[in-house]
Amino acid sequence: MAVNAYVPDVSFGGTTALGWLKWVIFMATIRDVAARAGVSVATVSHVMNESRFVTEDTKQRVLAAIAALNYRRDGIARSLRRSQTGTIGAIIADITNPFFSDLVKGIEDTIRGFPEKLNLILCNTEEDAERELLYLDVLMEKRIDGLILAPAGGNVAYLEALVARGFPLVFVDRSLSSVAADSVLVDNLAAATALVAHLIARGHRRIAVLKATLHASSITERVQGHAAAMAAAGLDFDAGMIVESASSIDAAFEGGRAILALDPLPDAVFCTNNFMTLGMMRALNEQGLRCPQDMAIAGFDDFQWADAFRPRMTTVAQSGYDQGCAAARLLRDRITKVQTGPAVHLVHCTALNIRESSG
Amino acid sequence: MAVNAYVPDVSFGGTTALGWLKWVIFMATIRDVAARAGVSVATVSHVMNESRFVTEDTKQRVLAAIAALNYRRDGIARSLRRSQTGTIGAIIADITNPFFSDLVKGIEDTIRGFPEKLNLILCNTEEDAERELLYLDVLMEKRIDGLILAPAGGNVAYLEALVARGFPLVFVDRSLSSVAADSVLVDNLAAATALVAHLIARGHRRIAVLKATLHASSITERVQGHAAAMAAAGLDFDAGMIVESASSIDAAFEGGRAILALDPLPDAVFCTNNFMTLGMMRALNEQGLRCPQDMAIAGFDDFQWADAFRPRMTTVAQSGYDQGCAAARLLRDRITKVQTGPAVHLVHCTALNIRESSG
DNA sequence: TCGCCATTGTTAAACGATTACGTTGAAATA
DNA sequence: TATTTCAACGTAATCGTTTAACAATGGCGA
Repeated sequence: MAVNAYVPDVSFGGTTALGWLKWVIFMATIRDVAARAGVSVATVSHVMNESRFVTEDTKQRVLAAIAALNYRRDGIARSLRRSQTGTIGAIIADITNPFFSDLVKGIEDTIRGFPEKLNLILCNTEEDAERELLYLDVLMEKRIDGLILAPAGGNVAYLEALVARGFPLVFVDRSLSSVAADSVLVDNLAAATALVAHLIARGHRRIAVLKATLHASSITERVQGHAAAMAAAGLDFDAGMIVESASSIDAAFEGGRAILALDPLPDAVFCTNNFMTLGMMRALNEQGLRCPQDMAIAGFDDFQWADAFRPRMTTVAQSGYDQGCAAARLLRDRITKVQTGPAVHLVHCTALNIRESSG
Repeated sequence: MAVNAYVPDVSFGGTTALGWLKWVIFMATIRDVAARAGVSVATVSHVMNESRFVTEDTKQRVLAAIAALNYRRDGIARSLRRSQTGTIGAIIADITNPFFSDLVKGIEDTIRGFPEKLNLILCNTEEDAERELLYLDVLMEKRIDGLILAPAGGNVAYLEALVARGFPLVFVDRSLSSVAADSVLVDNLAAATALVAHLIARGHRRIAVLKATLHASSITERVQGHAAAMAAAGLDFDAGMIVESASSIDAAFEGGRAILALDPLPDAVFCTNNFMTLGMMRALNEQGLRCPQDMAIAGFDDFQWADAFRPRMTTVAQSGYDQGCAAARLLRDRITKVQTGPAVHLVHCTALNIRESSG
């Protein structure tokens, strides 16, 4: 089980890397096909696109030539001519987060079913607005037909200009209020409020929040849900009980430690996403504290493997997959101009899964 | 930076949806920039690509024009001309599987660092060779510069032709022996052998296998590892103790049930990937059996959240992230022709995590 | 003054498809 | 017979870049 010692022999030979493919790979063009079939390029194109009647005989000759030459049409040239690429982008926070990988799966499964034969370019921002801007720029250069975006926040003007110009854009997981794009979201405020209310109903009073430091509307709404539930129950809490961390398990682990260092100790923690929940649990384990006996935990986002967990976690579940499907459909409708009206906002439902961890 | 108010003087009148973008979104071309800057298109191009010296003064005029027109060069036209798209494909089994989402993250993080500014088109085959072929075709049409592939098996001739023509291809997770492409893998046989040997050392004798029905070399090697360890210990097992299921948690749950219906009951189960492990655990829970007291479990692939599991799982851990990074580097070296020699095979190391579930 | 060179800039030919418009020959019609 | 019509297909412009080849300009030495 050797660790790989890969050392490329960097002898560049002065040649540029550009365009070398065509020297190595012989690619037949539409002209080659036309020549072989004894027809014009137009006819070949029409056969491939079924865009004009062609006699059965000629069609067969063309198809034979295509097969013989192993011809694949050049999608780049095609895109240039048609100003349409058949490619959409998805800019999300982190593919490693099960919510987003479910979402992406949903997008993929859905676009596969479309006759348009769309493809998906994937980008992870890791919640970095600058990186988002970088990706936006390169995706625009690549002339994508549309974009599904979980905005990191911060590129509002850019996005406003985009939708003002009619570019197909769909928000997922969060949205930017000033950008009039379609969105598919859940009611984070209501769901979080219900979850925290449940903790309160179980007798917990000092309820801390482990919050991912995102400028995302989804997270802020969840924190607001906590406040709303506390207020509704007439409970006070100080700002010190809201602990922030970056959106990763490791960072959340540190955040969890900070919560466990609070004095007096909270008796419950609301985690604003699944990374937070996992980090919190890790901190609990580290200190040898038991959940829910020593501290109750409830979090946003369920786990696919929830039943393999001990303790079983009380969570708000949302289907990333379904949201991905919906987003893909919305986007398709914008791209094909089936839908041209004002922005459509889809609110998917959530489920409150009450299990052991909330006590 | 005024957003250009481009009002097309064209009544829409029943036009096709194709190419509609250009009517809605005004996109400045390099010609517009050249006109505004009072230079030729060549100069603009040279400024953007820094491909020839241009006086500071002209350069500034060009840059000003670019900014004023909010010009973004058309990557499609650029790709056509340079026969190079700056896009690579990743065809994997299932982005929902943490191993693959880690892998994709690794790829992404790595290509972001390259000066070539590559992008990633993501495709899930769900282990379906037909779907793989479909994706291969469309990616080739899109003229991707290279491909990272976890082959579903079955498209051997296609792939052979590809690498024979010099197309940059890197296998991950599994490989096809007859296709001479680079690969980054782990030593599945050795790792699985060690894992099953560990189970044997813990006193288990009847060790079943919950196997994902894949034509993937990785899985068959893992099953061979089981056989090797059993043989080395002088233990017999019949084929009935190898239960197959599709590679999803739900399917593995059914497979787990089948294992629990075996008579006599095995005293341990080796699960060939993380979906299998989760399905097996679910089946165990359903029957009210405890792990490891009633049945020991050990599986391939660790979990990022392993410490939040109860029982803590004994696993073979491999880093999908690192493998993704390595694959991206290999592919880049092939694309840029830094590496032109025979296929490079990287074997990444694995770790045997002995925890509670193996008894 | 002339040639020569180094600098900058321009012109126009690719790249490979799509598609508006033109052509051809035969059948139908006047 | 002359004209129209139609089916079937071909011609060539076009999409927006890159880049080889060429042109203009000015400086400079002989």
